[in-house]
Amino acid sequence: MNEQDFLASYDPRAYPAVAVTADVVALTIRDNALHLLLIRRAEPPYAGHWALPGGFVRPDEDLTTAARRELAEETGLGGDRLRRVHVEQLASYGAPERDPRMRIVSVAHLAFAPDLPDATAGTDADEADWVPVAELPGRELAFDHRRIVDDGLERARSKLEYTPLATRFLAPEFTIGELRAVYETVWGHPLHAGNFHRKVLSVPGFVESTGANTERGGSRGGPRARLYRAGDARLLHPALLRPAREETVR
Amino acid sequence: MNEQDFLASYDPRAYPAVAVTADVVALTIRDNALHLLLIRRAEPPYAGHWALPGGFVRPDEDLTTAARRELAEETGLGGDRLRRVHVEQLASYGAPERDPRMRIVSVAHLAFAPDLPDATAGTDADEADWVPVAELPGRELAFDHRRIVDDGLERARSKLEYTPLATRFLAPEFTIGELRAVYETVWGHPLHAGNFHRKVLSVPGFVESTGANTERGGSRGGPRARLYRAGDARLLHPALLRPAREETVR
DNA sequence: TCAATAGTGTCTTTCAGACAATATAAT
DNA sequence: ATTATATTGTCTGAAAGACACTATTGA
Repeated sequence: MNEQDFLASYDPRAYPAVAVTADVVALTIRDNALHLLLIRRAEPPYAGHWALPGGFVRPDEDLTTAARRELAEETGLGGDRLRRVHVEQLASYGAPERDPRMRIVSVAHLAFAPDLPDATAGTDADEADWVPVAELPGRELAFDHRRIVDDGLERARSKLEYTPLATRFLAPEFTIGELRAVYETVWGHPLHAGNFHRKVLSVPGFVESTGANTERGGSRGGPRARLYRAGDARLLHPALLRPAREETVR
Repeated sequence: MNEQDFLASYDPRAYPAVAVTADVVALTIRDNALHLLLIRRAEPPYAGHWALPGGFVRPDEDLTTAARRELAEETGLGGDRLRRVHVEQLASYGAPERDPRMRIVSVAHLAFAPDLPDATAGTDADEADWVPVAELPGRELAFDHRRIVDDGLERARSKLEYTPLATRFLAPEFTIGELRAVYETVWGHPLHAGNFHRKVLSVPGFVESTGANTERGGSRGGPRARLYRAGDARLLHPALLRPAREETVR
């Protein structure tokens, strides 16, 4: 250990400054398609590129608090609407060269939101928009945000398997069909309606009946569906596993 | 947004400095008990308290690289032995008051190690030791390290379910009985030997036979067991689920 | 010989998935 | 009437868990 390292082990200021940002992979479902909140950067580096919403963590803020604040700024959301958004930590990204300006460690978060109003650009962005995830392959994202988004999407797909968080994409009351649409959209697979229905009702605490029904049947006919709200389970047991994906296993 | 925040959104140096550390929840199995690597702090704050090994991330280091370095310093390990240790990111902890000196964001990592030699204290510790996890409730840990350890243990238990990482607690060649002992130790439950045996062999890519047998049977008798090494699966499918834990679900 | 462990066989229950059937409501 | 959707029923196969059994070896 050289002298600089020795000093630094006692005083981090002996090292060049590190900045910590909270970035958010915010997902919602619009028009039966998974959408991701992106901003268009106004300033270099990567000016004009699309990027994840985020910003520096403030001195008095917890990491998740910072993520929620950044999300609020870009969605123009507050109060009850924001409270219904699920935010959890995803992972931290800190490769030395990930930002050309200086050492920046990004604590990425993952958010599940019910269908929200259009986004509104914050201070450091020209534009903020919900972008269909299906259109992402064509867009170049700033920094290592592509990787972060990929990790977030995989985490989201996995979370639907063993937690009841799919309900966070929906209004407080929903039908089993709407819940199934969430799974189909996030997983990108059609699911068997009958089997899904029975499965959801058989998992303890996943959903609870409100006793009410929808006012109308589907737009193209069908009976009025029963309404449910999220139950008290935090984990699904047994889980709803994705259709086999032998390929991804090795 | 006030002026300070506005400036800070462009220049993080307008905020008080943040330091980033890499801490490690390193687990190993000794004498059929799960052990955690802890150091005894030499300097305030929390001088004399037990804490997780860790330290400041250096300018040229990736986060996981820093965690591996810290682990190497406290275990005196290098080369091949270190390479067989599994290290993954756990989560980041950044509550504003978690360190009384200054704002410190800790990127915690989780490590699975085969039985290693005794630990050797690094520069900022009086002592480093593998401590039985069962003895933790009696010890007060520094900072929010208790919470980090709890999160790490839960992650470890969960990882054994759907990944083949249990093999990382063992030598390159092992018996099914030794593998079962890992599961029993980490999960804290006895498992049925026969069912476990059949299950492990039925999961594609979990283990592969070496063709060889152990030299001797068990110390108290029994046949010589077949030897296996880790297979090429990165995920177990189907998973080995923990015995039902209805309690933890709500 | 006795006790412990490895490995296999069998049975029951649970659960996932395929498929069918019935009922209801919008057009 | 036709069509789409909700909901329930039935069957099959995979897999988990309980239990029993045999074979092998150290003490």
